[in-house]
Order: sequence, then structure tokens, then C-alpha cells
Amino acid sequence: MLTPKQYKLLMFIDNSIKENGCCPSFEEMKSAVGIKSKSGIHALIEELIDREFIRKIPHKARALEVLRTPRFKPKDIIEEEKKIKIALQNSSAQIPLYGKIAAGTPIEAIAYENETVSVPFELVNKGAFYALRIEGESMIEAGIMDGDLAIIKRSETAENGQIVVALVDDNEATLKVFEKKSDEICLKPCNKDYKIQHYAPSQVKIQGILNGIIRKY
Amino acid sequence: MLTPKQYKLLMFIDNSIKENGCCPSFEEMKSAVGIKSKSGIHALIEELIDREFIRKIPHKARALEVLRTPRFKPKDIIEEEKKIKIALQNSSAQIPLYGKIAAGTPIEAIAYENETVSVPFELVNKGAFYALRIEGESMIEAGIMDGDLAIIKRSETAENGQIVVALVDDNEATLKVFEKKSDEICLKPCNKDYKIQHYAPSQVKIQGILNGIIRKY
DNA sequence: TTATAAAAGAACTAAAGTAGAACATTTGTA
DNA sequence: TACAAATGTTCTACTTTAGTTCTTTTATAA
Repeated sequence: MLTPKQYKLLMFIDNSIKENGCCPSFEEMKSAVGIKSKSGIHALIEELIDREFIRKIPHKARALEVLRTPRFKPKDIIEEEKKIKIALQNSSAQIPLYGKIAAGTPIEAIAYENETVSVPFELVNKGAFYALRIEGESMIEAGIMDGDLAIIKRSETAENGQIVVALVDDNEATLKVFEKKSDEICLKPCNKDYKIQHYAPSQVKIQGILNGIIRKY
Repeated sequence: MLTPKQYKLLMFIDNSIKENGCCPSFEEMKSAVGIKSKSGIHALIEELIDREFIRKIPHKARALEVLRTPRFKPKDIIEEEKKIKIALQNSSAQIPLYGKIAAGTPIEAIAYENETVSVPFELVNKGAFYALRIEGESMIEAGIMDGDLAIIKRSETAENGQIVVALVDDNEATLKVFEKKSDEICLKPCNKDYKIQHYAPSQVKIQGILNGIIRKY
């Protein structure tokens, strides 16, 4: 019935109209179908008009209308869809990278969202996650090294002994072992050269709990 | 079907009528669509009338009626499609997990391929990779902890100072810092409780070089 | 190779969009 | 009613985007 390219184009046009409400331009179709020249799109569209799959309002730009879509998919398309399924199974999650965090001297908490990193799904189960780049040596005895990527699960609370991202006095974010005592909160580094920090509970806001580490050599 | 501007205007008019009960003026449309002249709005409206999306009561101000809007896909379908797109872009590599490796007492090298793990593409550039589960504490000073997943790049050779998977006497695989001297190969643990091991070059086969670490808490 | 078809590319034509001004109509209210 | 303010229409001139047509290139199979 239709060639793979024709089918792909037809479905793309149908999709675009349903999704964006407006008909795609030839340029958009080019990149969607994977053709580098507008004349190719032109030929495909003429074919689709001939076979009465689409209609065109003459002398108008972006004026295509899908009349019908075929029941059967070309074989290549089916193959491709299988590949997508496999890719989906192996896909990783995309989480924002919130700049660097000092694991030694605390630095300012970073509020902007610029980069994202992809992490294996195993590290991000349920909840919201973000990543921080470790800077400094204060957690080295917990196997967290300078330059590591820390995968953090958003949380406002933590259990004693967990490694947390803590915001101190609203302007310093730091990765430390959390311990809440009756009257104070201790943030413990994992490096004997660093001292345990003691704060009033009101000074410390938990920003998340360490969920994973990714290191690249 | 519609051009982007036409669509934007149509939706704005439809929305305004539904929200405010009355048709917006050209001035309002101007700022909504981002056009600095009324004539542009006029042209767009004439087009929309031609294509029978709106109707106009002649000789009346603010007297437009929306006849129809392009039909849409259900939201959940769009969401799903977006997820697929993102997942495809971020799909991660699937590499085999070759069982556990002793980072303390060496254990047998595992030859079978059973499980696989997905890792971010950042950790696996070019070449063949596999993953090993760390067991033991011998590399703890390099930030490699018991239970970590080591991402290994296949290689038969290594530079001094690199962390390698070494097979000793064909039956023990171990993760150590590699150092080749003129007459022997040293495999150095990163833990002062463990001793440096010295072997004849013929005893040691490099199986790969450490390329990354993934840890889950 | 040669014939063929698909694709790429360049050159061209047409449509869409932008902008401003002048003009015409409607609408509210003094 | 009459006027001013708000609203809508038309025109010209121009820029950008979109679509068409033709020639050249590339790939493929007889």
C-alpha cells in the first residue's frame, strides 16, 4: 500500500496536526522523515494526494489535511517499533544536575537547573531526584570522592545515619551524615581531618538523601 | 491545516470567549499573538474564516465565533509519546554483569554472562564494557566500597597507576592498581591492611580497566 | 556498464508574516 | 444627538518562511 517513507510522513503529519493543531512545514517534515531535501517531501506528498490519504488546499502554505490513515503498517515500521520497545526497557532516567556541592568547605546552594545527567533506573526508583557534583574530600571515608556524581532523592526529612544534602542557614549546601539529637543536629563528615558540625534544628534544612554514586575514571 | 500563528490566534480567541464570555479586541489579540500591527491580526482572521474555523458577524465589533478547533490527542497519549522520545534520547547502554569480583581475597574469575545492567552512556564511550560487583574492602581508599558496581572497559593492557581487573594464574580475578616494573607486575590494593602483591609478568593477565563506579544506597 | 529511481541541491515563485498609517465603523456616554 | 474613544478595515511596502520545479548527484539492479 504505502512505502515506509510515505507511511512515516503521513503519520507524522497526522500526529503534528493532532498535537500542535497546525500543519508542519516541509522543513519540519524533512527532519521528521529523515530526508535532506524538500523536493523529496514534495514527491511523497504528491503521492499521498494521489492515493487520497491527504488533501491540500491549493496555493496555501501549511494547508494539508489528513483524510485517512492506513490500517496496516509497513514491515520496516514494525521493525523500528520493536527497537523502540527494547530501547525503552534499557532507558535511563534524566535528572537535573544542580551544579557542584562542596563536600569540604560548603559552597552556596545552587538553585538553577541547567544541565541534566542520565542515570540508570536502578538508582532512581520512586520520587524526585537530582544530581550533584562532589567537590572536596570531606566524605572520603564513605567512599565519596572529589568529582563523584551524587544521586540525591528529594526529601525534607532524614533518619539518623543517612547521608544527606543539608542546607545550613539557607545559604550553604553540604553532603554529610545526618544525626539528630534531642537539642541539636549534627552533620558529620567522613574524614578525620574534618570536624563534626553542630547546629540548632532551625538552622538546618534537609534537601535530600544520598541515593547513589556515579564515578567516571 | 493551520499555520502556527493562525493556530495561536484561534486558540486565544477560543480561550478568551470561554473565559471572559466575550470576544477579544484586535489590540488584545496583538499582544496575545505577538504582532505589532492590527493588519496582521486582520489577515489571520480572514484566513481562519476562509478555513471555516471562525465566523464573523458583519459590522459588529468583537463579534467572532469559534466554529471548531483542531481535534487533539488525549493528553495521556501525548505524555506517553514524550516519555518515549526522552527515553530514546537518554537510552543507556546495556552491559553484562560478570558476577562478583573480590576486591579483598581474590575469587575465581567468572566466565558466564547472566545478568546485564544499564549504565549511563557517559560511562561507556568506545569499546567493550562489562560490570563487576565489588566484594571486599581492599580498594576502600580509592573510594571503592563493598557492593559497588565497577564498570570495566575490556583491555589487555594497562598503564601504570590505572585500576585494572587482573586475572592471576588464570583463576583469580582482582581489582587493583596496576604497576609494571622491569621484572615484575605489582598489584596494589588501596587499603593499608592489605599487602602489595608481586607477580611474574606471565602470571598476570589484564582483563580490563576500571572506567566507572556506580553505588546504590 | 547502462538504465532507472530516489535523493540532494539550487533557483525560483508564492504565501505568510510584519509594520505603520490612514481611514471607516461601532459604541458608550456626555 | 453628537462626539470621542474604541474598534475594525484597507492599503502599501517590505522581510521571512514555505512550496515548486528543475538539474545534478548518488545508489541500485539488470
